[in-house]
Amino acid sequence: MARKRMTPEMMALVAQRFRALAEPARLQMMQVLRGGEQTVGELVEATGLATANVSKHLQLLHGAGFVTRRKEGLYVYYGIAGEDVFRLCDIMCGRLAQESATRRKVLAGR
Amino acid sequence: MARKRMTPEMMALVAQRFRALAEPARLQMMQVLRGGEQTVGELVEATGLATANVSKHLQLLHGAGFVTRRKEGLYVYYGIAGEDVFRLCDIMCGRLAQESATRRKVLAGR
DNA sequence: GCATTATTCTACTAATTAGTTGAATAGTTG
DNA sequence: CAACTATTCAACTAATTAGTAGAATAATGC
Repeated sequence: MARKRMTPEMMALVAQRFRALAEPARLQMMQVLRGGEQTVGELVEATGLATANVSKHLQLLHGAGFVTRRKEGLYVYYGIAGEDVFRLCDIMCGRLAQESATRRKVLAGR
Repeated sequence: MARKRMTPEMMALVAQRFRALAEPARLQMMQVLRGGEQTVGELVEATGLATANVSKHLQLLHGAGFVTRRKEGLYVYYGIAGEDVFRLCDIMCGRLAQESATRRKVLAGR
């Protein structure tokens, strides 16, 4: 499954999703959200980013389906939509770790 | 593992890797490479992209560790570096499929 | 209604980068 | 070495988007 030819439209969508994660600020926010739902204001405080900026990143992440949105009175709570996001990050981290290990080996003379 | 706090530097690296996959042209090239090693010229033919453009994308992918590079005489062969790249794509595709299924359900009136 | 707080919207600037063109480099063959 | 082919480099243009500032909207309490 998902093994056969991908249509250009599908590929564009996949690329768009990867792009949503291709930003340190958004990864940082996702990491904060890993601790549980947060309001925009809490995310602002946790990340040190400007409010409007956080809001914009959240909309992008929500549009890409990576975060959930729940309005409660005056506050809007955002949360992680599906744990597989972290599988993505873990694979990337694994690749990086493997690379730096190889690099160390090379530097060590073989 | 890879569960604890990520440093900003680490996050920047991860973001950079995601960005390398955040381009339909590069995903297309990766898909072609799935069929086995290809020269730059073969990739140009397979994708319809301009030579210099393909070369540039390949350098970016190689810099991000997603493709291998092997020079043989006049030709340079590029290949996939590690199958886990496709796990990344499969997770993304899975998410997309799940979403469009949900969307269908919603449109169906519930 | 009015004041207050949380979030989003709009318009702008600055930075990044995909794609193109033409020149430069590296390897091959005669 | 000269002619040829494959790939890469350098410089440029156009498009995308992160970040910011200020106005606008939405919900709450007086």
